Formats: sequence, C-alpha cells, structure tokens
Amino acid sequence: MKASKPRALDRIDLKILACLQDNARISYVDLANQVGLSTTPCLERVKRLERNGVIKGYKALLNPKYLRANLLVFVEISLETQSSAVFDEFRRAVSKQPQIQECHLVSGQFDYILKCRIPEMSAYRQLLEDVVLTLPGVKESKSYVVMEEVKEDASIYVPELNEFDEHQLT
Amino acid sequence: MKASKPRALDRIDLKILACLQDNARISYVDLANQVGLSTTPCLERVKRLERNGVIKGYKALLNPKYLRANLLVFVEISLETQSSAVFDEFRRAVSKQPQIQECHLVSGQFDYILKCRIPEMSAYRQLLEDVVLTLPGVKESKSYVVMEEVKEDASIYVPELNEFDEHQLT
DNA sequence: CGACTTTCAGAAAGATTTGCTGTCACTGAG
DNA sequence: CTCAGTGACAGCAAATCTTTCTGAAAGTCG
Repeated sequence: MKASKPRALDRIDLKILACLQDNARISYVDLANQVGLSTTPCLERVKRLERNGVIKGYKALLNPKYLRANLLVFVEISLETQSSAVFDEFRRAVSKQPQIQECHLVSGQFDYILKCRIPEMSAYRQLLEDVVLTLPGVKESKSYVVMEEVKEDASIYVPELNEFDEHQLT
Repeated sequence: MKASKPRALDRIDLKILACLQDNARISYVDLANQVGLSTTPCLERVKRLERNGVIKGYKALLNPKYLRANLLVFVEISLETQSSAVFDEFRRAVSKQPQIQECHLVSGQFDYILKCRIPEMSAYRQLLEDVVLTLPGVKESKSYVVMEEVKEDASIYVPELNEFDEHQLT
C-alpha cells in the first residue's frame, strides 16, 4: 500500500479553511452549506486537513484586557556569542515564560524579537530580569512598548484558488 | 432596570477560558466535565463571556507553510510628521493589506511595528512598495526577516485564581 | 423573616455528529 | 472499448450534543 498522497488544496479546502479561521465553532452542517457540500465529505475534508497539519488547532480568542495582559511589549535582543549552547539556553528560558507569546530568530542587527503580554510595567521589569538579563549571553536589548494596537489579526490570508494554482503540499 | 453588572471572573470562568483557548471546538458536554459543571451553567457562562467581550471569537490555527505565507517579516517604521492625517492614512493602508497581521503604535525610536506574512521575498518587496514607500510620511523603515520561529503562541496566559484576586472587570 | 436574585442540575426536544451504504465520475489495464 | 478499482459525494439513521424549560438550593438585601 502507498502512503496517502498529500494532495494539493482545492477550492473547497480553501473555503473550509477560511470559514474555520473565521469561526472555529461553526457546526459541520453550516460549514458544509457554506462550502457547498453535504456534511459527510465536509467532515472528511476537515479531518484530513487536521491530519495533514494544515489545521494546527482551534483557539478561542481572549481579550487581554480582562486577563491581566494589558501591556504589550516587543523586545529586541542580541546575544554576545552565537554558540548553540547559549542559543539553546535562551530558547529554554523563553519557552518556559507564558508571558512571552512569540520569539523569533531574525536576520539583521538583532538576533531575536520577542512579543510579550504582561499585566503592567512592574511585571515587565520582572520579566526582563528573569529571562533576559540573567541569561549569560545577552549583549543588548531594546524595548518597544505598544501604545495602541492598530491591527492584530492572527488570521492567515487564505488565497483564492486562481492565485494558488501551482502551489502544492510538500 | 440596571445594566447587567459585569462580575469578576471566577475560578470556573478561568478554567473555561483556558479550555477554550486550548481547543475551541470542544463540546459543551466535555467542557462542562472538565470545569466541573453540568452543561447548562457551562453554556451560560460561555455565552456570558462572549457577550462581555472576554471571548472575542474562535479561530482555526492554520499552517502558513501550506498557504503561501512562509515568510515572516517584522518591519519597523517611523513617520516624518506625527500629524493625525498621516497617521490615519497609514492605518488605512495597513488595514487593507491582509498580509499585514499586526500593526502596533509603539513608543521608542520607531513609530510602528508591523508583522507581515508573505509567500516569499519578491512579495515582500511588493508589499513594501505598496504600503510603506508610497505613503507620504515614511521617514525610515527597517526589516527583520524571521529565520526561525522559536515560539509562536497566540494564547494569552490565563492566571490561576489566587494570582488574580483583586482583579476586576472594568 | 421573606422576597428577590443568581447559580445550578436534570429532563426533554431539537440539532448535530458520524458511521454506513450506494451512486456517480474518473482512471488504468486488458 | 469495456470493466474493475478508486475516490468523492449524498442520503440515511443512530448516537451524541446543544439548548430550552423547570425547579431546587444558596446567597443578598430590605
């Protein structure tokens, strides 16, 4: 037997993804109607998208205002050495901190960009002390405190099929 | 009659939020079991959390790899003038671009931080031209191309009740 | 104390999920 | 060309879930 060949996403798959990204708690009946299928093949497609890793999960979007996460700060960090031991330790420290939502290794002047949600300024100082400054290799760090969130949209743009022709699952 | 007074979140609310953030497609039956209620009050609490804006929505998490959004770039932008007309125009341009996932007004050296997901480098150049460089007020921009996403977690940390005592809905 | 409010559980009706079956269209081998 | 074999689909039905209704228990305020 051959492994299930990962097929390219078709028009209906893209519609399903857009719908579920818009409202993850939609029922399969409604979803099927919106994409023009009956429930059975619609369910099968969703399960397949989950199996293939196209859909990574479903999340409720919470309002930071009510959860002591009012303050959003971006931090740029560069490390002294670029040894993998230091990098690993840095990653481990970052992973443990739930207040650090994102951490990306970037090219450019700095090594890492962090996105942190915290209750208030004092917690930010604490976080910097805990994570950033106690780590051995931190050379420099710069903080940007967010004054206003103009746009925050976790959604990924789901293209139309015609923009998407030659694109394949890999 | 008085408007429904927004009560503080209690232990069960926090559990519900954590569960729904972890898996937005959980059934009310399972959710009720996990938080130690029967389905009826559990459903009521969820609806109330939605009404009060604590839950802003439910989203499927899609894998950028399969949606032509492989490349993640952060852009820092500062504007020449800080007139509100320029700011407004900038915001409008940003809002229209689905590839710009986030845009934040920050304090510090730059005015805005953008987070963009795009198919590849050529699209990035295009985006810069479309949004950033055609706008009148852009003084300076700096790009950080993400080489590795160490951590990306849209979740907001849901505190335990004991860490949460004196916090109120406002 | 007594009325009122809030929160809860249980039951029941309605809706959804999910597995089963059969049909249709397409494909490749003979 | 013909005929399995395959994949995707719709319809149906049983199990499960959602959601409304009802009433009980606990707390609040006069």
